[in-house]
Amino acid sequence: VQQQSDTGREVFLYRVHAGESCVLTTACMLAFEDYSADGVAETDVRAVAIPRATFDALAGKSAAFRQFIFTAYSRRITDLFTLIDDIVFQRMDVRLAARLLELADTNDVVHATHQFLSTELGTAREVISRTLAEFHRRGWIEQARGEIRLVGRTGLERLARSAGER
Amino acid sequence: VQQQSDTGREVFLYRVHAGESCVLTTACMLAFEDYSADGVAETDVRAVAIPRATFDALAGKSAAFRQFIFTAYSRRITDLFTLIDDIVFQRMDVRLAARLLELADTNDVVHATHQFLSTELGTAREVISRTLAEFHRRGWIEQARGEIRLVGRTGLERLARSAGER
DNA sequence: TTCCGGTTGGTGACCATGTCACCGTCGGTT
DNA sequence: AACCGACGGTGACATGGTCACCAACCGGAA
Repeated sequence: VQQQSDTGREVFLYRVHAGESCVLTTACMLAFEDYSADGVAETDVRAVAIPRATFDALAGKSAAFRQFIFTAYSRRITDLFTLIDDIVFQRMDVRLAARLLELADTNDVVHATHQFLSTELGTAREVISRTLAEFHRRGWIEQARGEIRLVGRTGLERLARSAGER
Repeated sequence: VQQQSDTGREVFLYRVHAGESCVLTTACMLAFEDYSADGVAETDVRAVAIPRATFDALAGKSAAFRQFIFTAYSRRITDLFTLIDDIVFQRMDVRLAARLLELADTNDVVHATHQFLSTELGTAREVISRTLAEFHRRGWIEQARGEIRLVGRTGLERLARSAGER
């Protein structure tokens, strides 16, 4: 789920994984509000929609259902706080390094375009290009079209862990 | 409720008004997680804390209580989305103009220090000082220690409404 | 009263990031 | 072969955050 600005820039908000509930939808339903954001399916998706009345009834009857909903909300809220914290206080290079480490497959390769990464971190493509160029100069990564090979994990890890200092 | 960085900068997250529930506390309780933020009381406060078990029981029994909790969560979540949207996409001058209009009392006077405003908008005091100086040059405000008099509401309103353009 | 320390606000220099306007390259399609 | 859209690179510039100061103001304490 992401949010789009009028200038075409995008911020990634959160991912809904298998077995999870999309909080934004739920939130709108419960508060009778409208809010517009974009949803992008990254895989094939099977989803279930339940009517408001069923939701209410279930919430009354089943403690497990309540637990499920409350936990979903809570986690999303703390995630959002962390996201805000990151956006406001963290340097881009640190955030990018962290994200690369997360996205790397077992061969230390990240399959992603600069455009994708910029949305993921809520920044502009150009910034990603520059930062990656810098990482390359430092010998931490190799780049090819649509993929990034991590060849110096230790450098990236040091940067990612350095949250706040320097 | 606000979040503090290691460098001392702060972002305002949300306000808890009379009759409302503090979502962060609730969230942590429900998800058995920890998250640290700062709470600042702006007035005298009387608050109620209820144990987890009572909360669970109430949520099962009372539809009204469920409604209350769900609504609180939902509103907070959409607010947070709006906040992220603002932080990422909106120019500071626009956000400041909007906030000044909100904070003004019936005599078009805002009682707030630059420091307070910077926290409120998640920016640095210097930025507020500069932006206010600019507003002053445009003849929109008069400044005194700890207070700002809006003398040109129309200019501020035009800027605040111009969200995104220019 | 005078002095002092804390708070508030102002400013210039510099760095990080976002924006704009390009361009070149690569791959797939027609 | 020609073309087009996606991808990536780059320089110039505007905005915003950081740092290092300084001056003015205010409320006590000496």
